[in-house]
Amino acid sequence: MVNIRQSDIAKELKISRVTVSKALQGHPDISVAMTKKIIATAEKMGYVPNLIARQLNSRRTFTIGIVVPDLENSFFSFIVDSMIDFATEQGYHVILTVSREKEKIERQNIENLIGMRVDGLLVCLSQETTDTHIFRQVEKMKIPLIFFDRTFGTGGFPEVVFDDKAGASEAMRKIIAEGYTRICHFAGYSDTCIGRLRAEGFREALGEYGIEASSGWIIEGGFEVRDGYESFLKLKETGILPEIIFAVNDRVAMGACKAARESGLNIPADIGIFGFGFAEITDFFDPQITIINQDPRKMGTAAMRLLIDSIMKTSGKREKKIVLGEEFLWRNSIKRKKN
Amino acid sequence: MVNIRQSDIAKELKISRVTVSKALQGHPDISVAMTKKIIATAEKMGYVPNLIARQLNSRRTFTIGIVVPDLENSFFSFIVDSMIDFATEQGYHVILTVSREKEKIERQNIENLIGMRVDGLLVCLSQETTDTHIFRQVEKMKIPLIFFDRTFGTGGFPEVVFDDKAGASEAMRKIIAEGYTRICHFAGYSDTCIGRLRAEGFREALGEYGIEASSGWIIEGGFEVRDGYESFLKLKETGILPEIIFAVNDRVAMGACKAARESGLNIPADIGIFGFGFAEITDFFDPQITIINQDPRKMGTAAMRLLIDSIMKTSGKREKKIVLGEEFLWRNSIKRKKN
DNA sequence: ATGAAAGCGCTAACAC
DNA sequence: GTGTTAGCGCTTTCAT
Repeated sequence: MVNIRQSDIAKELKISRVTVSKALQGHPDISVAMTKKIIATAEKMGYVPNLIARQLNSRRTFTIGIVVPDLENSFFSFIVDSMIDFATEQGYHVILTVSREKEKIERQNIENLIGMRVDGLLVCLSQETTDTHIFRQVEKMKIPLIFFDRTFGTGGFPEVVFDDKAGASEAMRKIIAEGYTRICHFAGYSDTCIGRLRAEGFREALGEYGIEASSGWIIEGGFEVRDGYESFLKLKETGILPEIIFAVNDRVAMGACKAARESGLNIPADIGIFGFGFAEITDFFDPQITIINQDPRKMGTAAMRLLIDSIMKTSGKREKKIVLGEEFLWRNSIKRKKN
Repeated sequence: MVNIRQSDIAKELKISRVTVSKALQGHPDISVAMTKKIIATAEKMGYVPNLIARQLNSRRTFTIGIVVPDLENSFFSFIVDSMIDFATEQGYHVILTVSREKEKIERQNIENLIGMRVDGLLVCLSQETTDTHIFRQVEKMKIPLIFFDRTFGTGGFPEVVFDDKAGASEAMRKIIAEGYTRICHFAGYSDTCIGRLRAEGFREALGEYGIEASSGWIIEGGFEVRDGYESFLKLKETGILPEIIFAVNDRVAMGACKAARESGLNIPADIGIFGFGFAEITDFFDPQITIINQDPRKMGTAAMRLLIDSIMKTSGKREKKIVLGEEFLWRNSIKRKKN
């Protein structure tokens, strides 16, 4: 036989299927002897409980649905890894979907996930997403949902995010305290939360110290290696180089490093570079880049924990926001003046 | 109401639930007008089909279970990404589990997955795994399973792997043809398939050209950055440096680069380095490392395709092995002598 | 064209 | 202690 059911065990033992069900759950109704016997034959017959059937009438699947924009980005794969870690530990399965940064695929994924009756949803919005319709549907179905990293920014759902602005301004203060004043920012696009907030932190810190940011020293670009490379070329054209480049993320920082070196500059002797990032990815790179460390595992675990919490207590208050702090890591890409 | 069922729609329209079910499937039994009406009210009431219920009596879940050792390794996250890509395209969900290289967790994951009645299984074995018991259970339950990257090496299940030995020997031939003869190998552990096969390829190519491999020039170590670093230090102690280091993988190559540089050597002028790896991860590194490129997406897609194929045709022959070729990519870490 | 009945594998409520 | 009954939401015969 291929798929053994409880009723097969019952037939084998000439008892009722309910007895089998109870014994398998360790229900006190059933005598120890009987329970042992049932478990033994279940084992022997290669019985594997059908979770689908169990889910159907318990209305609980112990399954979490995750939506990420892209798993090739190691920031996300680290997040997912830590989410699965925590979920597994708590007895939940994870159905993982990828939106490829497309709103339409994202919506489709969420529809599938609620069709699968996941107990909860963890989503990092695609860059395109503006329509909140599907999320109101989720709300109506009372499926707990947590946004992480990227959110609508309008509240309404619990979320777990990093403190971009504070991270940027804090880091800037440290850099300035070190004695640097000529600092330039390779910003992301200002129509993204991340790009905007990080640039704000940059400006705020400069303002506090009364440092004038030359207008040419905020260079908008994308978030990829090539964008950092190109931004550096633009910067060079202005003729005046800063002491420090603050990159919007690690990939941009690496691109900037590459271009700087190709221009004959030594890092950190001639120019220093730092940016948002996370430790593991920049470990391989030479020089190791000074970063405002956003630990993806911290985010993944926090989000999964928050979700499972709100699955447990049905009446938990819906709106909660967790803001994760980051840690500034001095590394080789910036020369310490004092110490 | 929170969870709309077909019977709710039926009640609303004062018709039978069966009519609703059929209409929702576009069954020809139901008139076009009725069908339209039903679909409209379903939409209006926020009906989302319960896939769990559907799965229960169709005995099909359209779900694939994946087991990987570690998602922080970007080789695996790229594989998973491509698997999800292909699965989604074909209308399958993916439940992702991580074994953390532990046999026990791996077994637990597989048990859960078959409990969820996945339609098929894709597994990359943990380093520890030796017990085949759970896999025989899978076989007995007639759940299609494909091993990828790491296998028992004993056949019995279909598998998708890279051609390690041929990749190594091919690459060595190219290096030798370039005029290099003093080549050393930073091998992985010889009790792993990967370590053994790559070293075999190394020796084979040297043998073909009648080059004697100094016994000290195969240095066994692990598969991580620090292992490459340490192997280089050991190599240096021998007093004689080779022209080329062939690293068992990209991480080891990076570690070797680091150590070489710290010893005052220039790459590629003083010493060349290459190894197995994949393009994206080594892109960031400076110098870009010459690699025997094992494209993880190729592996992920091939494995998922093979699995879905064998899910479709119930009686497909069980044993199939796909061996993926790799491509040799000349990059900055080796000086071309000829050209 | 529409509906009634049965069942997917399991569990909870209630008898015996 | 053990068994009977009913039902989770859906689909699939088979009647009407």
